[in-house]
Amino acid sequence: MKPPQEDESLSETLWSVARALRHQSRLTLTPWDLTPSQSRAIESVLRHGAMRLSDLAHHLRIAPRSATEVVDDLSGLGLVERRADPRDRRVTLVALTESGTTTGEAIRVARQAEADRVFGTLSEHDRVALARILRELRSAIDG
Amino acid sequence: MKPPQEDESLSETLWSVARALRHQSRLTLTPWDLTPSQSRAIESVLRHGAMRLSDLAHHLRIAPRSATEVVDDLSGLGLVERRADPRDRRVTLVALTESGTTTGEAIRVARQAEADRVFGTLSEHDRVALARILRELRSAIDG
DNA sequence: ACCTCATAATGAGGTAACCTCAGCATATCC
DNA sequence: GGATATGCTGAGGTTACCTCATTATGAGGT
Repeated sequence: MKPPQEDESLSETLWSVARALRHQSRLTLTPWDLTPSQSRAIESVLRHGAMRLSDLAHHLRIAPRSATEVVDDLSGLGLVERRADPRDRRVTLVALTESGTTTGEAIRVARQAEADRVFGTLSEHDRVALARILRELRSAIDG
Repeated sequence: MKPPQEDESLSETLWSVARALRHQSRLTLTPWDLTPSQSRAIESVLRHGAMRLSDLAHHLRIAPRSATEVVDDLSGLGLVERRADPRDRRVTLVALTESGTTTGEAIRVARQAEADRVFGTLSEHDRVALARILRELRSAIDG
């Protein structure tokens, strides 16, 4: 018979780690003065290349209309630009400018350093175990 | 030499679990039609008893002025009531009404069932390992 | 060619959940 | 008793989203 507090505290621990991680992520981004959505947008475009605004919305898990705003802001900062899609004139492609590419790469480096600092403290064994357990949890939630 | 994707994907997995958990938590709360802050407020007061508005704000990690709004809403729903503190007349104590207590206890039961369903799928060994690894992560982040 | 229906982005307007700052009532300290 | 601190709240603002309607374009049928 397990004490009922056990699961509850596990869930709370997970939340507190998520919170701490978010806080950390915000700190990592301070040099660029970008919102989380903005930086995620840049990272997405850096990783996947120029994409439709609606695809970007999908990546960011926000409505297309909201992606318009993110792109407006980034465009105002000179980090991305809108381009015409030669195949479909309804589409606006979102592409990184030169400055956006530089910024995106710097962010990627900083994020990697952050991840190393955090997850690098775990043993290889624990990293593998954590990944496996988290995947189990996720399928328990979704299932 | 580890592939650089490893840490990144671990962090992404953690985020996706947190997101799924939040979604699940929202589903659990649907019967009561309360926002996350509102339910957390009820749970806090249920657990700790009547408390000052400012203490509630502290528990919810929001500004006192914002706690005023949460309490306004819950009070409008008849779930909490403001009481005078006999020791300090500046203070308003936030207490659960009878209806609020019933609701709070029902929420607690539902949350527990949710936690059982999610974390109960893990082996005892994995639960212990997860708790330990998460605590290590947290101290790596905070440190 | 034209009509219809679907799709892409966006203008207009709205909302939830926060925030800061000023003000009032009350408490505490000298 | 006067200065200073504390607790709550009114007023007003911000952020990051949302929905709905509109405009431009594309794809398919007749």
